[in-house]
Amino acid sequence: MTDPETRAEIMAATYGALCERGYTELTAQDIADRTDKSKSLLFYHYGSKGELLAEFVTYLIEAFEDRIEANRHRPPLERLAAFVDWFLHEPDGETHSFHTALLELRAQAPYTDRYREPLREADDHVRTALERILREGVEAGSLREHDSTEVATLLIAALDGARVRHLTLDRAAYLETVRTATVERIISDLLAPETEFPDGPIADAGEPFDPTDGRPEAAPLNDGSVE
Amino acid sequence: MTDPETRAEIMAATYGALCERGYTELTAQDIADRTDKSKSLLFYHYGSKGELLAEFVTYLIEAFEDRIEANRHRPPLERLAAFVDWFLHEPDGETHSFHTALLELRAQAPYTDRYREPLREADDHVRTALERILREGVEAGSLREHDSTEVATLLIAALDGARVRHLTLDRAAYLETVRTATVERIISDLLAPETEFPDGPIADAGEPFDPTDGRPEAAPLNDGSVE
Amino acid sequence: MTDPETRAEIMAATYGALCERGYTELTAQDIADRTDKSKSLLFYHYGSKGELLAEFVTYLIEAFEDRIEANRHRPPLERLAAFVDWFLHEPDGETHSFHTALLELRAQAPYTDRYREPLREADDHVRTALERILREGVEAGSLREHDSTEVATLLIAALDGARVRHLTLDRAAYLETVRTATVERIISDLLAPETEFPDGPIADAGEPFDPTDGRPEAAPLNDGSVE
Amino acid sequence: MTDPETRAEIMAATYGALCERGYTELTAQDIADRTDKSKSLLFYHYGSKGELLAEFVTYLIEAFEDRIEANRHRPPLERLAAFVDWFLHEPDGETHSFHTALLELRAQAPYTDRYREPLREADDHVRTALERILREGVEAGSLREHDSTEVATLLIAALDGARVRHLTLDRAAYLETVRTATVERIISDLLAPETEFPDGPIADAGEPFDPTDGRPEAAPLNDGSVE
DNA sequence: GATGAATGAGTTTTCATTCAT
DNA sequence: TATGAATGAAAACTCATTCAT
Repeated sequence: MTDPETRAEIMAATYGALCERGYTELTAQDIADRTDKSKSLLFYHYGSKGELLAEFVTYLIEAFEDRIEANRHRPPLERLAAFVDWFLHEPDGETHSFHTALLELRAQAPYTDRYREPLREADDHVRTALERILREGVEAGSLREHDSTEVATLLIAALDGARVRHLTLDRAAYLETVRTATVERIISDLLAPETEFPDGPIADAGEPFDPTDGRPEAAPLNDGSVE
Repeated sequence: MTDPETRAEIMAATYGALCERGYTELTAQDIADRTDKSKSLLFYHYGSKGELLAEFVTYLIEAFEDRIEANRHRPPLERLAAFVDWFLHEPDGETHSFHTALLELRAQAPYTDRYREPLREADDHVRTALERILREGVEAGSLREHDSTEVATLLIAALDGARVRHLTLDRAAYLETVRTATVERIISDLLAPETEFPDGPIADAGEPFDPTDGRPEAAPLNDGSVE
Repeated sequence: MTDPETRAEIMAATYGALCERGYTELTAQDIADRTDKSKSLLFYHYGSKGELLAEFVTYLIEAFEDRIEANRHRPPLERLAAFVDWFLHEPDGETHSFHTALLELRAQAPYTDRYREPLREADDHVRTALERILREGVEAGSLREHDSTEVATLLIAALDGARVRHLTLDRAAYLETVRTATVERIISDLLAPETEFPDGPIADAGEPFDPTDGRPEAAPLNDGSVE
Repeated sequence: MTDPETRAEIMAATYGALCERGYTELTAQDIADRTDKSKSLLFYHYGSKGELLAEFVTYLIEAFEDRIEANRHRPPLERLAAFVDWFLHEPDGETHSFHTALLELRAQAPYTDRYREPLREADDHVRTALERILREGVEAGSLREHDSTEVATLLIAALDGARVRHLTLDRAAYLETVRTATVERIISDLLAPETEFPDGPIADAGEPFDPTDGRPEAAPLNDGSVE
């Protein structure tokens, strides 16, 4: 219903405001201030602050889903490495702030399905994407047979858990230690004989909001994934 | 500074209020209402709402640490199983509400060290406790040699991640799937030959607040653990 | 200035909105929603919400005046009975809602002559009409000589007062008791010897807005009357 | 629950604000401004603006009921004359404003029982008081036997109707004409032979809020009465 | 230590009205 | 004539915090 230009502007402003103010401190004014529009307009378009934020989560996911196709062509193991990296790469300042705010928002999901619903969709997406990576790894012969659903679930839990603990405790060790442990204790068991897991960051994560198009690029939503 | 009786009463009220209102919606009045004291008294004792909640986190940890000794005598593998169970057992209503609120509070930790500090302490405690379980498992011959720090970190991330996703997405599958996957893909690799990992809930989790003493008992702090 | 079709549509929408929302809660949007036009158009045509409502009152009176002629042919006593009945008949749901809203609007009249003016006109009309009924009753020999202005004023005050108290207090007794009292204590004194006052509802009140022409039919304006 | 001093202050401020701003334009700030307290305090004591106003209506009635006893000793016919006068005396500026605002408030009664309830109580009171006057008139021999309930209801409707039309249409004629008509057409029929109805204003109406005690004195509540 | 009263500084939301198209 | 977008100006209500007693 809303002009896409305006919508993008509001969404970008919301992103910026979340980064700078956090979710809890966020006011409608904060968002409007990052716009050349008035506060009233937010209510005109979204009806309430909560609705606006729900829209924001949905928007994030759209962006994320738009992007998810991008890596399709790369070999499964590389995509798996990128996936791990996506979650465990120490984020730059803005991204860090954003994930911090997003965690606050996620923590509200138990109270509103407005938030929970899109987050569940994102969860489905991420898990499905990871499962596909794993299955394609098996098909490609780089991974042994295994229960890809179970592994995907475990990986996501471990990676997200590491991120959450890093964010909340400011313990970067969770990132590095879980990276090593994940590779050596979970993934290595899955590798086909003679196969090596590519190390180091490969993925070009990209800022969630690219100035060029004012759109978030595959922010893993604290929920993560790539393909 | 505060009379322990009063403190306990306020802490218990805070626990109750958090369960019923959540962290974000929590007001000083909500806490006072669950007390036979006045709202002003909270400020008299704690200076500010934030300080009170910081105290609450600290209190939780004390209670938690008091309890952590309790399992010392049991064999390492049993304690490990209890540890896993602690995290992955589907919580009853009140506990679920409490963890939900606690996640909101944890999500504020990036913004205040008032919260972050005690949470880091809890993290240290839990990780140390888990490492000790693992090392004692090695000493006892039930676990192979391994890097207990790395394993402890991975386990905590995976278990906490499962919990966070369960809470935020209302996806109980994370609990069950991560339990299986953890045991089969992480712990089983550590078991000494011929050794079996005890299954099923063993721990007597106990309600966080025991009516008898009005004190939280070893709430794993969405963070936590037991030994 | 405004196309009569459009005007009628807006007036009908205003009527509907007043019934459903009441005067105080009424917004321009409420009116527009009952139209296939936009909210802006209301301002284009009427300049302001107040102006629109003033127009509405005027419109009501037009409709009311159009109708007032209709009963001319009937004998005076019958018209007098219809007059009383008009005021004191327990209104159906919609009519009740409308009168309720109209009372709110009337209560604003002290503050704006925009409302007061047309209401005074309606008052003149109604009083004049009632006086004529009374005088024609005298001429026809069914009523004794009397001061028709005084009687008309008293009757209108009593009937309107009963309505106002019924509406505001939800006391239907005012309607019935005042009907009886009016007939027995005011009107009976006026009757020529041997003359009986017709009882029971005679008037075909009709819905204020007739679907056929989308126009209010002789709503007595909480003020009003018929002849 | 609220200190009577403070309550009286707030009630008096509400009265003043209603007079100056009217009901519809009334804001919480308007009331606070007439107080040496803050706006927040209003909410502290009454929870909401609507609750405060409901309290105000109740307060009015208390004051009114306190006063109603005052005239008990005077002879019935005098009390009846005072009653009529109370309603039909052209009010001074402040009283006029107050009744105007009160009419707006009464017009809200159909929507909330918060208002309707106390207004009904006032209605009961007034009607009962008037009935008693009438019955005592019969007992005293100054009035003939009659149905006092019916007469009381008719009188109240007529007097209130006159007032409402005077207020809304600014037609003072309603006051004078209805006074004459009431006396000559309703009351005179009730008088015992040889009895005269006292004419002219007798009652010392008094300002609703007496500066001496900051309390409304027997404001007839647009609803009226005296005894 | 304890409290009821009091308040300042927001915050969300509403809505009549305007205006560019 | 018609409208979607946009906004300024309120207004109710909330709540942490203070303070006199």
